[in-house]
Amino acid sequence: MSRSSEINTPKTEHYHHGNLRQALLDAARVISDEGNLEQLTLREVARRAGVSHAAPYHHFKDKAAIMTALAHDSDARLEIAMRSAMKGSQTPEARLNAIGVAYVVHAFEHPNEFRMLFSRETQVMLSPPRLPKDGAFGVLLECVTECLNAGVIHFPDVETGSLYLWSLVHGLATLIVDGPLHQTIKTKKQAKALAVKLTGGF
Amino acid sequence: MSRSSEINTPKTEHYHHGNLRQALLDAARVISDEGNLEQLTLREVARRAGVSHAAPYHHFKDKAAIMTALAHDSDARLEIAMRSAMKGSQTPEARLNAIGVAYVVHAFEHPNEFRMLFSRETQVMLSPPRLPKDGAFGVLLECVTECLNAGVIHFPDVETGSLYLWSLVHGLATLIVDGPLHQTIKTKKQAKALAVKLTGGF
DNA sequence: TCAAAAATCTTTACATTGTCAAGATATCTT
DNA sequence: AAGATATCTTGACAATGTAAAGATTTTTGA
Repeated sequence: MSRSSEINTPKTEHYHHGNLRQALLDAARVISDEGNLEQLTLREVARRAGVSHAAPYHHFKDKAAIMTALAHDSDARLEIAMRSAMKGSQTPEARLNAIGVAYVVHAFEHPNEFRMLFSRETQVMLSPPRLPKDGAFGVLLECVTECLNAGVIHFPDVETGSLYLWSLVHGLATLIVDGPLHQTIKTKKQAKALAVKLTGGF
Repeated sequence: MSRSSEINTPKTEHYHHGNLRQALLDAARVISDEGNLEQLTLREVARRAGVSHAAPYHHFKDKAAIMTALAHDSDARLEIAMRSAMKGSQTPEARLNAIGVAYVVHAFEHPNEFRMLFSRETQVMLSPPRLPKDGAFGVLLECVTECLNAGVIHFPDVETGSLYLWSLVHGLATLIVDGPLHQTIKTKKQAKALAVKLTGGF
C-alpha cells in the first residue's frame, strides 16, 4: 500500500498498548467456556482478539504459557467458589462438606477449567516440593485442620486427611466430567446431590 | 520410476495382509509406553509400522479410533492387574484393599494408559447408560458386593459404595499422575505405600 | 524537541499434523 | 485367468505452532 493518507484509519488504538495480554486471556477463556477445548488454539485466540496470529508471541512464550496463565486463574476461581460455599456454614464439619461439594459442582459447571488445572500442558497443580499451601488446596487444608482440632474427623495428620478428602472429591469430579458418570449426571442439581451423597458422611 | 525389474524387492510381504491393524496398535502402544503422549501421532505410528502415512485409514476410521482401541486394551490390562492383585488375598476386605492399591500402582506405572482411559478422545469409560458392569469397574463391583455381604464395609448400596471407592482411588491416582503429588511420588514403592495409607482403612 | 531505542504488531515462511482422493499393487473369488 | 476387492502409496489440502524479518507505534534520553 502507498503511504498516502487515504481514509487514514486512526493508527492509534490499533495497538493494544499493554493490554493485549489480558485481551488474549479473555478471548481464551471465552473459547474455553464454549466447551471445545480442542478449539482453544493460539490462532483462534488471536483471531478473537482481532490481532494477527503471531501477535500473542509478544506476550506469551508459547501456547503452554497462555494455558498456564489461564489455569492459574482457574485455580483462583475455584478457590473463590470454595470460600464462597463455606460462608453459609457454621460448624467446621459443615464447612468441610460445603467445600467438597463446591469442588465437584464447580468442576461440573466449568469442565475445561477443571481439565486445564490438571493438564500436563499447564501443570499448575504441580507445585515444586510438596502439596500447595495456597489456592484451592489451601482452603481444604484450613478446613481439615479446623475439623481435626474440633475432633469431628479422624486422620493421622492434616496432610493425610487433606489428601484423602481431596482424592475423594477430585475423583468424583473426574468421573463426572470425563468418566462413566458423564452420561448420567446432566444437571448441576444432580452433580450436587451426588457429591452430597458421597461426601456427606465425612 | 521405470517399471523394469531392478533388484525386484519381493512385493509380497510388503503388504501386512490383515495384521497391519495389530502392528499399528503395537507401535502405538510402544510410543505410549515411551512417555510422550504428544508424540503419539498417526504419522509416527505409521512410520514405526513401516508403512505410508495414510495406510492406517484402511484399518481405523480416524485417529480417535486408534486411541479408542488402545484404550479398550488398557482397560483390559487394568482389569488383569486388579484381578491378579486380589489373588493373594483371602478375605473380602483384603481383596478390596488389594484392587484399590493395584489401581493406583497401575496408573503410576502406566500413566498414558491411565490418561487415555479417561480422555475425551477415547472415552472408553463413557459407557452408555450407567456404570460399566465389566472391565476394571466390574472387579470393583464384585469386591464391594462381597464386602457388603460380609458386613465389613457400610454403604447404602453397592453402587454408592463402589462409586465412593472408585472416586477415592481414581482421585489419588490422578493426583499422583497429573497432580501435585507428581513431584513427590517417584517410585512404585512410594505410590503403593501412599495408596495403602489412604485406602487401608476402608 | 527529536532522533535513537524499545515495544508492539504484521507478514512470510516452514515443518508437522489429520484427513481425503486418486491411483497402484496385491489378494481373493469364481 | 479375469474381474472384484482389499490393501497400500502418492499427492494434496487446510490448520496449527512457531520463528524470522520487517513495519509501525510508543518511549526514552540528550
